[in-house]
Amino acid sequence: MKRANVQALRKSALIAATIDQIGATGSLEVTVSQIARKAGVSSALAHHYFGSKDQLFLAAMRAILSDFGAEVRAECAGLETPRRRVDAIVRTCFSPGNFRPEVVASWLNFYVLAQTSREAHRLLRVYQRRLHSNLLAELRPVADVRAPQIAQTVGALIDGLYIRQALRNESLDAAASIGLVTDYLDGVLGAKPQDSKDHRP
Amino acid sequence: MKRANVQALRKSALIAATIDQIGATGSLEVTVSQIARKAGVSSALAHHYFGSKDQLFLAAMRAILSDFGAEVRAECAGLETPRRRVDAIVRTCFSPGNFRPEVVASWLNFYVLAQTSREAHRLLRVYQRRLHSNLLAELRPVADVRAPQIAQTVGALIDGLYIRQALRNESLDAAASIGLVTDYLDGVLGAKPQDSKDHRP
DNA sequence: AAAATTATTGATTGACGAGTCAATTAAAAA
DNA sequence: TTTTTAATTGACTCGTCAATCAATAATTTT
Repeated sequence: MKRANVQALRKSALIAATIDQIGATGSLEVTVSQIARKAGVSSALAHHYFGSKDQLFLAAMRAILSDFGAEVRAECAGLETPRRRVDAIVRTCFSPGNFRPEVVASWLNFYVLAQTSREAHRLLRVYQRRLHSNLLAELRPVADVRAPQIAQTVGALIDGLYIRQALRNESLDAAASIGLVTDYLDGVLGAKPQDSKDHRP
Repeated sequence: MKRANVQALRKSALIAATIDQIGATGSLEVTVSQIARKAGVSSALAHHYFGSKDQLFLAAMRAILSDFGAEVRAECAGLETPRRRVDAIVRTCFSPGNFRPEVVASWLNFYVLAQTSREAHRLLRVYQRRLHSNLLAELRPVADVRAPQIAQTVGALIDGLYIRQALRNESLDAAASIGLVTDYLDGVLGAKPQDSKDHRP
């Protein structure tokens, strides 16, 4: 295998292991050794490639954020109406990939990390702003001046549903969460009957 | 000073210091020594009274939770209509006491703690259930079968606005947060003109 | 093949922090 | 006053863990 690939392979294995381990323990108090073991390498190698534990955390954040961004773009591609694209964004937030317990737990912990780390803070703001501007762009045509407020409400609602998932609130799974947001949107925008069967009964 | 009072005094000083310190560092990675110093006592004394760092964290959680509960009760007392009581609950969530940066940061960190600690998890569920049932009780008369879903949306929205506060999102202060929730309620319940001037322009 | 580069790790260091304990001081009860 | 009980702490123990480094193995380049 080519050398460049080995490096990339190790890095992504370490990033995946980081997310898994944060998810497994529900905390940032994971040791580099635990992560490295899970990735099948030594802790020294993790330091070699990432420099520090914090850098590893940030890399994991960037990975989650960029996966999320890519998924949103993919889901929205080809959709005809703004409303459908809004729904696609919402669905993506709760998609199987993004709503996995490890990912939600990591997300929550990244919020905590953002209190200490400038870079984590910056990354989270980038995510928030991107989500907001995506929503805004789609809402503008259908909600006009109300669009900014609706976008903010949807954004906060999504974050709130996420945090509740972190508490493993069984009554609020992905489908129910999507349903809540969609119903809110139906309410403020006016229902959209032909699509509203999206959420399973 | 009587002895019983000394103990209570130290305990509450330590609890306040815990919340301050979590707020100041934005993390649970605070040392018992830091907390004790801030409370003006030795770390040994903190261990003497609380047994362990975790117990101290849990005591701080209970304090925040019980303060919050008391404030809700006080705010709702004497209010005539369900809708006004709902608004009072929402207002209390974002009141100066509960929306202080240290308190929000502690709250966020308690969510993280709940991933590890059974008791923290339990406490947070108690809070969630109480908030939900309070909202539900007031919404039932005005929203009937839609009440449960509305209550869940409001609950999630509040948590989402909290987490955004933890990121120090300047555009969403307490007034704006209350405004978002109130506008949502106006939308689903039908506006309530005589009160809707609550949020400043 | 030799040299250069990269991958990889075991062992070590150095710092830090939770929890313990024996000892001291202060207050209350007798 | 003496005795008992609570308050309080400094010093210490024992782990743990991030980060480093020198050494070795594997690959690539020359």
